[in-house]
Amino acid sequence: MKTLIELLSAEVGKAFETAGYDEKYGKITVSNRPDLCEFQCNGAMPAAKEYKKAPIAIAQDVAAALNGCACFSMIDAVAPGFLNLKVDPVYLRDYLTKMRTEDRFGYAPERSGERIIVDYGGPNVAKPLHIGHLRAAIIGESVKRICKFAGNDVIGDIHLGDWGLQMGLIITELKERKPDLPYFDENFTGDYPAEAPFTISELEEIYPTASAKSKDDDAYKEAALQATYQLQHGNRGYLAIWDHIMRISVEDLKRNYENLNVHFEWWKGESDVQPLIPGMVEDLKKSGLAHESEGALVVDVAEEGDTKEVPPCMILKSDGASLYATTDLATLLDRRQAFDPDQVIYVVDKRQEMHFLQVFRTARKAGIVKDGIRLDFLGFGTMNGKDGKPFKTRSGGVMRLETLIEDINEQMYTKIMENHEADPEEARETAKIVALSAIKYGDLSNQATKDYIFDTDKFTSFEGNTGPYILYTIVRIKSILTKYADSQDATAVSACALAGAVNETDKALMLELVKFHDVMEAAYSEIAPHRICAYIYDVANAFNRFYHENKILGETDKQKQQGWIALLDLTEKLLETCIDLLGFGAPERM
RNA sequence: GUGUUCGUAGCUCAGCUGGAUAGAGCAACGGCCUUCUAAGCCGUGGGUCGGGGGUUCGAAUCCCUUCGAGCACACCA
Repeated sequence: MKTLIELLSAEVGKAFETAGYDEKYGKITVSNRPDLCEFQCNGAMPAAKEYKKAPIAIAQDVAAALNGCACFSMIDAVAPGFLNLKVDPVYLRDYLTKMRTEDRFGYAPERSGERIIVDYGGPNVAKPLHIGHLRAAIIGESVKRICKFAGNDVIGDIHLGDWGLQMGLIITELKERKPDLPYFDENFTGDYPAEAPFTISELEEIYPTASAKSKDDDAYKEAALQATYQLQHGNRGYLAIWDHIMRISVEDLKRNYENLNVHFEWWKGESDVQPLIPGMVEDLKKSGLAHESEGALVVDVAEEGDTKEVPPCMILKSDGASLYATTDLATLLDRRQAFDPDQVIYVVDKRQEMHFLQVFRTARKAGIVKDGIRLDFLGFGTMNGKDGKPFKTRSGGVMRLETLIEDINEQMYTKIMENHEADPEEARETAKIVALSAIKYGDLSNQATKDYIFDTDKFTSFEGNTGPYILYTIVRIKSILTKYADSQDATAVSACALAGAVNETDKALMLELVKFHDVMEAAYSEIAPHRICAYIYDVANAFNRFYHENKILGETDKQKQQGWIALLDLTEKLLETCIDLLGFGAPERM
């Protein structure tokens, strides 16, 4: 369905035409002076230039032409040329009624039905997730859901780092510790054990140990490089170890992402695209795009009009090995073959912008991606501590994601138990749900591209513009709706019909709800989840104000009461839809 | 050095495709619970939107310049 702004703009546009002006000046916007009006049209002022006429005169002409229009209850032309408008309550009620019955509240984006891949994981296997992985997971999951909601076929790909030096390091360390394992016996031809020779916690300890050793032991480092080479060239025993690492690590990753309510459709990794590299490199050479430079194979991607120097994209190192860009290009090739996407969105640390610029240009030049594909880089900023510097543990180390989540769950649990006498088991469950909303809303309410301060005290504070505040509002509405249904029957809520606004507060809430389509469109086209956060905060505020001014269950005028119940029903559904798009849910009670 | 992002209330952030008096939250202060969850609501104080110039009827928003901060600049990922 059309947005309210579109419908009203069309009416005002017609009035401009009737009055003898171009209808393009009829665009209206939400008023920035709510004390004066609900919507405004500024078109008379630019029109004044074209028609060489006083803007106020034009506004008055249009106001006269609008007279009698059913959709406005107030039409006011004021100096210097604003057209101040209030929407008719019945018209507004009918619009909301339609929203309430239509799928997705009638949201119908122009761009829809496309195939989109969101690349938002990037963890390395065998290394625990740390807080550096948090933003990609949170933002990426939300972006994916927003794209799906807009009617697209969307794939979330974790894009594992599973083929690098860390594998060689682990193999080397394992060989030192347990040299008798069959994986290291070159003459072994039987089946390797099905059980891995390590647990996830051992694995998490092995990698940092090996990494540290390789830094001050050249022989060790050489062994790791050699092991990596052997693995990549089909050493049977090493591949068997690799399989173990992958299975154990992926299982652990799934559990961790599950805790964040983050799910990937694809669990592909760098290893999956290795077979595509030789052919791709060959094609790049044949087409003449790739050329040798200082011993390496590169593709020039500098373009006319670049304000900065864009270095060539390196495909092969001087020793012939592939690198980051090579794998990313092969991944694009793989994605084209497997899914033929119309758009790929990378949710990655913003410091990698140059890398992706090079990859995107190379991919387009070489025809690795199809013509017209959208390649979007959504670079996110750093998560800083309260001191404004990158977030660290007290001891200065990198904090594990699991630890962070546990800490916040615990804080939330303590607060719930302090605030209410609650059943400890239920409080645990509620704490998890509320904690997740605190973390995610805290992140998503900031613009993704900016750095932000990760302040646990603030996010768990329960007050102000936070996830818990949104959840609290939803819980309040649910509580009223449940009580109403209990007093009537199960279908009582959906049987209620919306009524026209009866006072300032319910009208204000209605006017918020009606913005839904514009907000979704902005969040989708700008790839900006924070738009949704800002919106639901406004909706929650409007609801809470309404809630305090009106006693819904105590209302004796049945028609009025049913109108309000219907309004709450719509508000609640809309808020739940929005938080689902942000990647969290609401409890029944809190 | 080149480029890039940013600079808005004491703190954390919105607003930036130009519109009327720049908004929230936290912190401070003052009200509101025998009545649908006070994790709430209402109110008070707090700003030359880093500085300067320009475009415009109109600039936090666009352009130039300057100061300050972060980040990136091919053989790591």
